[in-house]
Amino acid sequence: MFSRAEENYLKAIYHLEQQIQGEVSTNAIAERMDTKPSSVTDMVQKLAEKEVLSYKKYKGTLLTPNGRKIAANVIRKHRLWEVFLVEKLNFQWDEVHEIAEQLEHIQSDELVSRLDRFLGNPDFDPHGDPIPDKHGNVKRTEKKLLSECDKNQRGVCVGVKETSAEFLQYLDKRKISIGTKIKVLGKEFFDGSMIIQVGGDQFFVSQKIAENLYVQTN
Amino acid sequence: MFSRAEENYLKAIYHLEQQIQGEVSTNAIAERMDTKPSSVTDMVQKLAEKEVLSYKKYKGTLLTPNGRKIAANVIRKHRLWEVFLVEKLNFQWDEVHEIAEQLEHIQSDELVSRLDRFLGNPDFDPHGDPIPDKHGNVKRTEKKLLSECDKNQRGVCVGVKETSAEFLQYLDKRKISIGTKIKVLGKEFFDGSMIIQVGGDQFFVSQKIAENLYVQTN
DNA sequence: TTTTATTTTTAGCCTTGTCTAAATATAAGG
DNA sequence: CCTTATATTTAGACAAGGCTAAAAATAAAA
Ligand SMILES: [Mn+2]
Ligand SMILES: [Mn+2]
Ligand SMILES: [Mn+2]
Ligand SMILES: [Mn+2]
Repeated sequence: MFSRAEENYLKAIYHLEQQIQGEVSTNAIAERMDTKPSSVTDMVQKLAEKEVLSYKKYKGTLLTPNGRKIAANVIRKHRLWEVFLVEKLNFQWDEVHEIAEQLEHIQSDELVSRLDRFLGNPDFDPHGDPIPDKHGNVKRTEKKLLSECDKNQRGVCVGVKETSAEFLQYLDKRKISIGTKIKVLGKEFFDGSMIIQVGGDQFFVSQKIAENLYVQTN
Repeated sequence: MFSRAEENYLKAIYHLEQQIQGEVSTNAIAERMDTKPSSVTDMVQKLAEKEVLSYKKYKGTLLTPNGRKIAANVIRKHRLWEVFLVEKLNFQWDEVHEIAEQLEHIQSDELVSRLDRFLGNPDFDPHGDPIPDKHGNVKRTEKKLLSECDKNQRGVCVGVKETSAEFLQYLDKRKISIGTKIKVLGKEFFDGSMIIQVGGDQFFVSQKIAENLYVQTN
């Protein structure tokens, strides 16, 4: 078994591995976990003992297949609980992350399996992120940032990069959620801002917005 | 805020206070929590500092009103989650306790409030135990043990004293659950055994069974 | 009322997970 | 290639929560 702290480290390293493709540095983990690098060194050495990651001094770490599976399972639980909170308890999508951070550590495979079924075996969480299956496999979809779209391109919102309540509430205000159709009406190359069409409305979005919204175009 | 360990102590002391009416001894807490008395002394002194219980050396402890409220809230969460597991995820009533032991520590008043509503504001958990309200008040019902019933008396099963999986599964086998009507057909004073009627069936129950089943007669 | 048994507390130690301060490796600049 | 800057690790400490062994208080017996 892995403690709550260990699970959180594995999850953080899993996410960092995807972002930066390759060894994850001690400082990167410390920053993400909001702890000190010295604490990370300690924990990473312990996790290496447990064979869930490989570690060489000063060289960074990489999850082992087993470590990756454990991390994916924590993420699976996090996202399933988020679906539960939004779909069944009617939370807003910007309110669920903190609670899911707690629920993701509940240990019971049977519970996860039944929860999954109860929710209708969802593929994505309320933020558009894919839910790993019980073996830790993730169905990756080709998505890109709205900022990478060209003028006149159409897409469907499939996720967010930034997940702060402020950003999610901004999207709510503009009636943008997972599944919303978006068309790029114009793009300003100087500052990366865009004019987009959403339903009947058309409005301006800054580059900061466009860089944090994932769309699927095809 | 109270840690998971602190919450578990408060809950244990709350339950012991009800059983033994009065100060709870260090040894009693240790036995219930499956820890050593010395550990209990440490924790009880810390909780006295936090004003959730009163403690005088060698004299035992009593919860303060605030401590009682905190304990009742943990129990509220435990029992609400048990209802969720049985009613929504179709667990058997003998399978839910361990998982609820974990879920009872999830911290979010909003979550509890929404869960309560989602479940239809239940008054009792799957074992017939009352669910405290958000202020920590418990609706006590007059119930008695089946063993205290006389011949020809009728009652409705409203709860169990023992909650082991073995006992609950025994009841399942005999088609006895919360709400089941029971009639005492005969009672053997020598060994406390009974013949009871449940639905169409009538069968023998030992004193041990009769002493662990609560019924409401009126 | 002594003596013995039981309960409770204290003292000291351990593990987990964190921190700060200091030491050491690696990276970057000149 | 040498020197400074940055990243990383080590050493030592601490708080939470547990344990064992010993001491002290209380309860029970003689
Ligand atoms: Mn989340
Ligand atoms: Mn999410
Ligand atoms: Mn229970
Ligand atoms: Mn119960």
